[in-house]
Amino acid sequence: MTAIEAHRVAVLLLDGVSTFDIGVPSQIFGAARDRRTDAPLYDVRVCTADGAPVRTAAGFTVTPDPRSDGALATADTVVVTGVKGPSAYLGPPPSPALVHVLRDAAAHRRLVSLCTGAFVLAAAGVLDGRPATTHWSYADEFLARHPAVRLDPGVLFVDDGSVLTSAGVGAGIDLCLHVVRRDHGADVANHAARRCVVPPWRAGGQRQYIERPLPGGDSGAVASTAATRAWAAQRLDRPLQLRDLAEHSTMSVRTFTRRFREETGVSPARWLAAQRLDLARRLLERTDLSVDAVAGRAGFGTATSLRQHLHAEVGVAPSEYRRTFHS
DNA sequence: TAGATAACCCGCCACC
DNA sequence: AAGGTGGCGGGTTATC
Repeated sequence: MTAIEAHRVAVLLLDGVSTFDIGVPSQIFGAARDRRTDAPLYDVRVCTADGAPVRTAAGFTVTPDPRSDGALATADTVVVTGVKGPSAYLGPPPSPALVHVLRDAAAHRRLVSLCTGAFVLAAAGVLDGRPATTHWSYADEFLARHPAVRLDPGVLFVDDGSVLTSAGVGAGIDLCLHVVRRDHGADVANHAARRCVVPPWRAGGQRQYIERPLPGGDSGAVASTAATRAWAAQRLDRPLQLRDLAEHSTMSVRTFTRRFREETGVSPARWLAAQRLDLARRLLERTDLSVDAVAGRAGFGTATSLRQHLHAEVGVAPSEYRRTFHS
């Protein structure tokens, strides 16, 4: 076995590309290094569909990497960046050649989209029947145009195996870190995050959820589990069962579970675990409480349980987490 | 580390 | 007729 071959990443820029998205894959994948040798683990090439320069959303022009010839067709991972403005999702559909490349990547390699890049994937038909996400403010339009896609606008990113999509801007960082983590483990991903001065803790987990950011006004219904969430957040140190939460909201367990999921995008237990982990992290960062005490305050039954959750999320033990982030 | 036990999750469906 | 509700079953996941 000779030198480790770097995983090849082709970043596709389309006309009107969001300037933020241009840098994200290069930064994150570029920061992923072998822990022993510091050798780069990814070989990132910035491409355009036809090799010609493209104009960015900000108006300046970007020339693709001269080494990018053929990279789209051969890269292990193809990243489709977001496009600002209507060109990608209202303009002409992707060329047959591009459709072929995207389908091939989805089927035999790996296909990643950032932000509105999901529109391009959908137009190429690779998202039909798959779970996916995109920038939340385009969710309605996306669903109207691509009803066969199982769009979930309430998540930061969706990992569907060989096809991965992310929500707006910052979520692209999370997705790239997630990919690094999947390929090389939490340790490498954490170091890449640190190198980029990005919080590594959003890099963990299989799927990342956020409070559903859909604009208000839909049917005027107030989130009916919000009060219970606020109530629960004040008593994380105590045991809280689904039954208790449902009781507080004066709903049956079944209805509460259903509404909670609709409103937050996560199940109650997952939400609760995330809240507890947040609290535990703050306590590790800001206090000198023992790990046992932190576990107790955050409502984890045992320190072992806290260790498991923290490890799943960030990839490190409580003591190491504290060593890194205690101020 | 492993396994018993408990809790959760969600499709299904009858019932307002 | 249509839509919300909530009990149930049992596969999945968490806990100790």
